[in-house]
Amino acid sequence: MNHESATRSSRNTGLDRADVVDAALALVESGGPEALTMRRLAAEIGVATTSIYWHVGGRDDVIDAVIDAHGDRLAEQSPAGDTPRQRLLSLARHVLDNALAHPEINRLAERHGRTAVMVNRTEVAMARELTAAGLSGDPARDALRAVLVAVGGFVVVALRDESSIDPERSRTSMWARVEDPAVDPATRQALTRPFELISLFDATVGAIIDAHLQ
Amino acid sequence: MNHESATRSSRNTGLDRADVVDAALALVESGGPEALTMRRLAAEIGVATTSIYWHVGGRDDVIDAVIDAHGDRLAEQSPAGDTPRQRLLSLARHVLDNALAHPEINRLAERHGRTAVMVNRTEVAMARELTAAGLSGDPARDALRAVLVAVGGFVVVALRDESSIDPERSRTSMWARVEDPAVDPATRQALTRPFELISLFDATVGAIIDAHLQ
DNA sequence: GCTCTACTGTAACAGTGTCACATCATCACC
DNA sequence: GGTGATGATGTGACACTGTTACAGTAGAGC
Repeated sequence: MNHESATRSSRNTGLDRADVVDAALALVESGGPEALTMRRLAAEIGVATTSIYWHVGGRDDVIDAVIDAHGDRLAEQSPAGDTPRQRLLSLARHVLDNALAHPEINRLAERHGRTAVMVNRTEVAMARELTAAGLSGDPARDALRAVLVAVGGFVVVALRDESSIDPERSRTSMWARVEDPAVDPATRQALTRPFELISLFDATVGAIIDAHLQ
Repeated sequence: MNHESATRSSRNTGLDRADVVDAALALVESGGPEALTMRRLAAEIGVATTSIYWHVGGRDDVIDAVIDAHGDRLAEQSPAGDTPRQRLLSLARHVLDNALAHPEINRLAERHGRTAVMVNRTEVAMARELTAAGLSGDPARDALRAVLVAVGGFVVVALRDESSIDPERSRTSMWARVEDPAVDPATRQALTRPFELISLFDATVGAIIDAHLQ
């Protein structure tokens, strides 16, 4: 739709695509996905709304660009550990840590079904580790997909905004009212308390990795 | 906010809370979450927009009611199988099948972070099976949470609308352009093909259950 | 000078959720 | 019967949203 590729834009009085993306990133990070409106974005940069349409496109294009940019930052983190298993788990943890550190941007990606795009590069890094572990072909693909799906599940849980949910129906408090004789009282009691996200993440993703690496 | 509880509403000329929920459910099911607007909903029932505000509240309240109602339908399905493991997996499959059968409502719940509310009753059914399997307390809670998180991840993937994503960046097609010597070619090739959702679901969730039941 | 292109701004369109307010219908009570 | 009270409904507006048709401007190339 736009140009900025061929002519190098010798004039270029103002407004680069990168400026728009940076401003959009800041807007989302501070005010959540809802804060990213075209008018507000334009006002933040100090430009007319239509200029954004010219330079990067509609709202969806802006969002895609924001997610791409954030995916780049995510890809910069390199895996830690000596064994492929450790390094795989480390990459998975990067994704979760990233979601906890930048919840609003992850929420934005979630809402637009773009989480897969965001972790594109991490996906490749994981494939490298699977190759190093001696896994290839369909089994490698299944292992990669299984790990990413589980990570996605944890990210969703990590981003869940309990404060926006009626306290009477929050995940933990609902268990305070359950009185089922077929459910162990100690279990019921445990379910009224929140669980340890990180340790359950490590255990679960670790188990999935192990199941595929034998 | 509204009443309808104390007086039994002897008059009750028209418009019940249930009518609103039914119409909203139909609207979402046929046109997706975006189709659920207050004006359209009111027009569908043949009533003024503000009447909905009187009977059930704002849009968020309508959505909560829709998700609650759908959660009831989900809870009607009873688990199949002889062992706790089979029955747990069966319950998990119900959630996935439900997402595939009613994608739009699940999308709605997803978008509002209400998936946990929707599976409330299924959660209790799972707790029963864990008790039957001899698990209790914190270990039972962790097992339940791990299973639900993984199921949530699969639901997200199942609901992902690939058609709305730039084909150049879809999950599979991006792998056609990856040329990393550290990634096995057979693996790269396998990743250009979609994976079998159901069988990977059974394998992954099964592995998580096994990890907790020893 | 001119024209052509790249860009910017104005103003509008068609929607959205929400609410203050006036109105209607039906009941309880005098 | 008349009179309020109360539940329910409809009117119309406000402040937003994404998007686009269109008019205008600045600078490069000729």
